Amino acid sequence: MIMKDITPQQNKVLNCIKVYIKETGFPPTRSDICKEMGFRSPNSAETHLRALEKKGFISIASGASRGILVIDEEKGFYEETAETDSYPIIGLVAAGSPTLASENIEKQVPCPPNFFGSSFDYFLRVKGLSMKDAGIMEDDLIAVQKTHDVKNGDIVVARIDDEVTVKYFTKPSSDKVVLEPANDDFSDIEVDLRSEEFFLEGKYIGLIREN
Amino acid sequence: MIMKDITPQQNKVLNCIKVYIKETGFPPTRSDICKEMGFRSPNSAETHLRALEKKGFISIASGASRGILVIDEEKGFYEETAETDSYPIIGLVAAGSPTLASENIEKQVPCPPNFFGSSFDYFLRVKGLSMKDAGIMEDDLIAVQKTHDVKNGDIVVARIDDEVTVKYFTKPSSDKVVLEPANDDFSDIEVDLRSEEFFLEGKYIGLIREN
DNA sequence: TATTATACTGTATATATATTCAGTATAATA
DNA sequence: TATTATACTGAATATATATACAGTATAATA
Repeated sequence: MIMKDITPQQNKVLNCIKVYIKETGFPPTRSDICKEMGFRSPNSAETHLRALEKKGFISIASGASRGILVIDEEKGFYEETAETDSYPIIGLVAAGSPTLASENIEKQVPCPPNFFGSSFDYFLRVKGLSMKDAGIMEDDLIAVQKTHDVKNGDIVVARIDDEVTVKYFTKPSSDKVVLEPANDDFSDIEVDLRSEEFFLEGKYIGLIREN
Repeated sequence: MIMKDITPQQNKVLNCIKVYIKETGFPPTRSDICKEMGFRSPNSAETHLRALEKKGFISIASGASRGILVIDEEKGFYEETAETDSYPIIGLVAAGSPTLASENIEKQVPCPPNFFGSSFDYFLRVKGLSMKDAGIMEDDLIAVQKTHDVKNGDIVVARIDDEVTVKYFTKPSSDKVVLEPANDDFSDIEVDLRSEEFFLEGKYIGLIREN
């Protein structure tokens, strides 16, 4: 469903309507919106409602009081039944592939599948500070999507021989891959695909820090 | 919760209200109920509503049109066992308190309540790089617990006058608070509690980066 | 340059709506 | 037997509410 661009102010009004419904169980009047938003004229609410209706975010029942229906977005704001899946946390051991074998699984954590926008397959617990300047710290959990579809500049999880690392990915030529850390204390890793074993475990999708 | 016995006719009315809300998105008027049920007097609906309210099946907002809230019997149980709750994302505006008022809510995201070990109340979208060396980057979402119980060294969300910041917290003496950034480009903020307004919005619990 | 979209204030009003009052009737309590 | 709960009709009314109309102002667009 393609919705026209919402303005920041219209978004505030839309959110205010959603919150009102969540709190009271029924939609607000124009006057209620004015109170919430600080407007002094009911027509301010009215014009915003008409704009939101025109853009497809709500529908308005003519003549009816509180006749505002919020059109379901993909996320489902007031839909409390967001489904969660269980994702494994895999320890990033210095040597060895981050496999999904049970002996490598630290624990399972519940998480909505589209939590980071893109889908992902597992969490990897980061060791070391080689990606410090990218805001990836020791013991962070990075959400990893198992894929080989990566672009230059993506942060990837890669395995060279038996060593697994998280780095920026660049492929300057067909037989060469460069893995760049985000920390001046570390050096670039250049991989000659003709002589070294290189395996792309996946792509960095998002990050969680449990404090 | 024990609810008094509902009569068959009251159950019909209750069901008709539920169907109306499901179909239109907002509760019915007395007149709407009459149409649905075949009553000829709005008072028929009114007395049924009052009976349903008395028995705890609905609540009625006085004076408000369509002010019927259907009480969900299973809600208590459901909330206890629910795997996800919905948490608001609040934009960290340069000036102003990060309140939970609807106009400041960017959107709601589903997340398991104990996702970060401790409970939390909202997500704050980080602006600026003052906590860069702590791995907190621009546009990160930090989970914030509304509390005043913080220790030296905790990362806190604080408000000085109308400015909201995320910093390391230290309280060297009873009338002084020092807020330390995690970035050499920024300076410590020293707050004299005797002359400046200082408010502790909450404590940093965890972090999410949506990439 | 004219036009449109956004973002408001302020006033006015027809009507949508909650709510009270006055009845009628039946069945179940106390 | 008197009382209360249920289940309605019918009329009346204060007010809650949608909605139109008249303005002001700014920014973007054609």
